[in-house]
Amino acid sequence: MVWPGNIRQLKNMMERVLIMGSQNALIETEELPSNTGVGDSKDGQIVLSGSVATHSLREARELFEREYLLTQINRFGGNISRTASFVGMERSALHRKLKSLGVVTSNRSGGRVASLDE
Amino acid sequence: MVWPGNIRQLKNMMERVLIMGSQNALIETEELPSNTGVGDSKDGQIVLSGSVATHSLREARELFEREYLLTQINRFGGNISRTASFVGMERSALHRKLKSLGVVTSNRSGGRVASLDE
DNA sequence: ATTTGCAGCTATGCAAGTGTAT
DNA sequence: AATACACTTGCATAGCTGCAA
Repeated sequence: MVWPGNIRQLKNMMERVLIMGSQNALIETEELPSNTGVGDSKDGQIVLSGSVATHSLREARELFEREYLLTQINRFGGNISRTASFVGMERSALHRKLKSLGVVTSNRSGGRVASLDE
Repeated sequence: MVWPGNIRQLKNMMERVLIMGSQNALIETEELPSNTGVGDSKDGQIVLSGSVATHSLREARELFEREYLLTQINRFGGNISRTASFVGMERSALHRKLKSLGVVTSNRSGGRVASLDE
């Protein structure tokens, strides 16, 4: 098996599994992350699988925010201004957040897609 | 009106409605399940429907964090200390967050969560 | 659309304390 | 008494956001 994430994530994950272990005394395969834990969003619905089981609050929250914002940006055809006002934050703040979340907005004049960066 | 989900969802919903009621002193129809967008969590999976379509980032994030934390707390049998170390934050910080999110932990003696049940 | 500096608010870690149950 | 948690609070600092440019 090849670890899909970076070192920091591996470290965090291991620590959490160990904590679990202290309670279950046995670490099973199911407790290991099978994927990033990011589900797809369809029909205004967001699904985060695995994230609950293997991610810290901060990580899970970031996964959620990515999904949420990507969904909204797509909903507004890549228009950041409209997206910002809809999600209730300043354009500049949204820009900074997208940047910190690693969301790339391939928008230009008629552009309308936003995707994950990795 | 017919409840569209399962029993657990209903329970979670009611709990949240009550929590909100304690702060708003008035429970309105809009605060009812049909549009809270809170899904249930099973098999380490969280589903937030509607939240994407009708809530601001902050609101959606809070809904997510509630689900996430309730799930984790239940996973650890209501033990806040273990939950805190697992989700990667200080016990005190977790307490404050739970309070701000309106999550009630009717715990006493050994501890067993009061929100969800398996 | 995107970035940045700045001020104010929020969240969190750390430490210390209180209360309860085993 | 001793241990283990739950819960709270003061404080300093790190992070996030609005506003203006």
